[in-house]
This record gives sequence, C-alpha cells and structure tokens, in this order.
Amino acid sequence: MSQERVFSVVDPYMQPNARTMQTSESASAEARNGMSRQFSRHKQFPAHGVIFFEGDPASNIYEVASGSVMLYKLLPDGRRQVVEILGPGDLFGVPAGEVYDVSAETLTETLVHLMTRKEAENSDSMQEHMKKCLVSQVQNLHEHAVLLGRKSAHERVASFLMRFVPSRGDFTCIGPQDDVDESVVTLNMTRQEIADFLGLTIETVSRVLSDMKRRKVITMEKQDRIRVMNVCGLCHLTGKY
Amino acid sequence: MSQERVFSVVDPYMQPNARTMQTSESASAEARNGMSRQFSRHKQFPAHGVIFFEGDPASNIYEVASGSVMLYKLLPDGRRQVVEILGPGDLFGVPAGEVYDVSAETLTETLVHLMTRKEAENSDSMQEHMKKCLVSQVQNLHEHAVLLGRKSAHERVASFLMRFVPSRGDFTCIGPQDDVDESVVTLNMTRQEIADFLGLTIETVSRVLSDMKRRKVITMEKQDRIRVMNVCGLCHLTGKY
DNA sequence: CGAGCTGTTGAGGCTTCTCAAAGAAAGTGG
DNA sequence: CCACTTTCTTTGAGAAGCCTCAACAGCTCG
Repeated sequence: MSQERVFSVVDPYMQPNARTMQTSESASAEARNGMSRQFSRHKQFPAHGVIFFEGDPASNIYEVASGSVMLYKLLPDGRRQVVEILGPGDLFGVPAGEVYDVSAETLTETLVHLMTRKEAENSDSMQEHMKKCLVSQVQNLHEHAVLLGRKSAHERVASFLMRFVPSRGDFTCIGPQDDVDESVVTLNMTRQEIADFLGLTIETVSRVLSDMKRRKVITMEKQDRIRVMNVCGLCHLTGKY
Repeated sequence: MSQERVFSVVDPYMQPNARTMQTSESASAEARNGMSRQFSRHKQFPAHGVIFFEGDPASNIYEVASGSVMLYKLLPDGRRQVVEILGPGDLFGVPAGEVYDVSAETLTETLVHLMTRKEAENSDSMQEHMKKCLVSQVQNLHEHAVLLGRKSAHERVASFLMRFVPSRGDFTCIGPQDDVDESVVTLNMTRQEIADFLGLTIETVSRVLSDMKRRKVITMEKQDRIRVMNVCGLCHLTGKY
C-alpha cells in the first residue's frame, strides 16, 4: 500500500549535465503542445518518486513532459485511491485552495515542467491551456467514476487495459486492421498501483488477469507487459458496449 | 433506474410571466457570483427534468441559478452512475469535444442560466469563472473517486449525508456549537438517485439508513428529510477521520 | 545462492447484490 | 374526499462477488 517515499528530485539548475536533457526534452514537448516556453523550470524524477503530497502548500503547477504520473488520495487507515494517471502533455497541481488535494508520484522516470501559480496567472495562453486540460480531466474522472461505482472487477481490468491500446476502444475506434487483432501494452505500474486505481485488491487484479490468460484474451510477456490477443474481445469485456 | 424523461422546458422568452422570475432570479444570482450578466438566457426546469443527454451536441454552457442538478452516465445495460451533484453557482455542460459526455437532470425545480460556447469563449471573465469551477469540480471528483473506490456502504452514506450539513465535516469544521449536535438535512433525491451516486443499490442505501436509525445517529422526519442526531458521530463514520 | 520483493493461487468469510414480498407515500379519477 | 393505482421504500432470505488471510512461486539483486 504505502511506498517508500524517496525524495530524489534532480534540479536541472543544480546538476551539471541535466541542462542538456532539459533542452532536448523541452523541444519535443513544445512540438506536442506549444506550452513549454511558458514553463520556467524543469525537474527530473526517478520511477516511483514523490512530486508532492496531499496537503503540501500548492506552490507550483506541473506539466508532464515525458514519463507518467499518478495522483492519489489516502484515507487515514491507509486505504489508497489512485484518482488519475497522467501522461505527456497533462497538467497537474492546479489547486482550488492553498494546498494540493492529492499526492503526486511518478510511475516511470519522468520529466516535468513547472511554473509558479503567479506565472500561470499572468499568462493568457497558459490559462487557455489549463482550461483545456481541466475539461478533459473532468471527462476522464466522470468515466472513472462509472468504472469505480458500477463496473465489475473483470470490466475494470478490461477497461484499464484498453486505456493503453492506442486508437481503439473509444467512439473513433476503426476496428481491427489486420487479421490478427493483437496489441502489446506496457503498464509501468505494480499490481498494487493498478488495484488502487481500479478500487480492487492486488489479489483480485491478479486473479482477473489469470482468468483472462486462461481464456486466451491476453498473454503475459513480462509482469507489466501484456499482449492482448483479441482487442475487440477485450473491449467487449469493458461493459461500455 | 431509468426515470421518465419528460421534456418540460419552460423558455422564459416564450412564457408570459416567466420574465419577471428571470429578472428576480438573475439579481440574486449576481450577488452570488457576479457572472449572471454574462448569461444571455434562462430556463426553468421542473423537478426531475432533463436538461440534456450524453451524446447531445454540446451547444450551451449552463450555470445553476437556483435548485440542483445531477450529472450522470449510463452503461448500455442500464447501469447508471451519478457523477456530480450541483447547486447554485456551479457550471456544467462545458464540453471537451462536440457532444456532452454526461446527461444532466434536475433534482428539484431548477433555474439555469445558459450561454452559447461562442459567447463563453469571447468573455475573459467567463473563462476565468469557468476555470475556477472546473478546478473545484476536479477536486470534488477526486473525493468522490475515493468514496466509490475505497469506502464501505456505511462510509458512503455517512459521507453523503455530511455533504448537506453546512460548515461541518471539512477541515474548517469548528465542532458542535451547542450541547445538541443536531442538524436537519433535506436530500431532494430518491433512493435510486442516492444509490446511483454512491455506487450502491437502493436496498443497501435503505438498509444503511435503517441501521443508522437503529443506532440513533439519525431519525427520519420524512423520506428525504433526515435529522442527524449526532453530527460528530456521523462524521466519524465517513472514514475520513 | 539466499534474501527480499512482487505476484499468484487457494480457502473461507464478509459485504453487498439479487430476487421477492409487503408496507408507505404519492398521484388519479370518480 | 376517498378508493384505487402506481411508484417508492423497507425488509428478508439467499447468492454472488470480492476481500482477507495464508502459503507458495518467481524475479531481482547483492
């Protein structure tokens, strides 16, 4: 449940060779969203590194440049709910009050852009970008509420796997392109993180995956690398169609 | 599960005496958020009236002026998840794409302000207001994800009831002011709507409420009017403390 | 190679759901 | 205004799904 919380923040301004990485990453991120110019600073985090905790003073606004980040909340008895999983281009740390309402931790090695609240407030294009991100965040959270409130364990795991199959599973889905309807997904998450995202236990996640293996819907190349043998079949297990 | 979907929209511009109501409501709403001037039109809905459906073209942006609105999503087999409950001042219908991602239905008789997407985009103060609403919406959805993913039926119902106890239950809570730590809450929701919000069945909601009655945490004045006999006691059942 | 994680599998229990029936409340028409 | 219908809510019994606890397997790393 609780991870070792290793603070291993690398500040590019303090590290001799981090700056080169910063500029190269910066360029590719600009290509994605054109917002990077707005961000004054960059930080590199290792996998499973803590970016901030729920309750910390909300001083910075972050954007994922590369890698992935999860946002989660804890109940006092240790129960954890992962509320969002973010990838490149996603913003986080936009606070309603004075403190962050969630904790943020990386899943993989991650580079984030950051800026102060002040800087964000003074940039119109940043405000526009933030609004766009917030709207799609709300939409994702709506979808996730359906998953948590109304879906079975099988449907949750199926929905989770479909997240990582590119251009399949949503209304734009064009169906299988080849005879073989396969796709390999890399989760970059432990069973505990998946369980805490899906509102299940690790045992249930494990059992459902084993069951899907038995039914030949998936095979496992590594613990966190799953080959979906039948994307359409998996999609129908999500409960969405 | 599925309600009768009665479209009984009252357009103030079409109704002889709706205009007077519009202006009076408009004034009080302005006092609340100063945004009403931005909204060009108003609409009155009866209790349990449909405002729009998931998948409808997202033509308007709405603000609750008075009353309350729920946003929900349906799975094809009829399972429903109520994802948000909104009150005066809350915005909804801000779309990420071309269509609404949720359905919107009133809980009580409700007056909404509305404006087109174009109008919203051309107003800076509106953009600012939207951003504020979206940020607190995201925060509420995080909290709700914890409820749906990690809380027991008792904790969910307790959390739900605490929503309606003013100035209690959050970090600003000042504790009971009198010897009697009571509060009367009016739900304005059917058991089905509550269940669909909490990710439970009506039977479970009913059983939990009965259990709370038995334990003298609450008494019922009417089906949807509940007297909380011990606010602090109820608060400790939420799992949050 | 053994220690320490992480993940898998099994057995049993608990919570919540499903199905069913009866009771309470609200709406309808005479 | 009252009987009737319809809808909503409560309660019970049994079933199902997921969780808890426990043991084992597999991978990683010193």
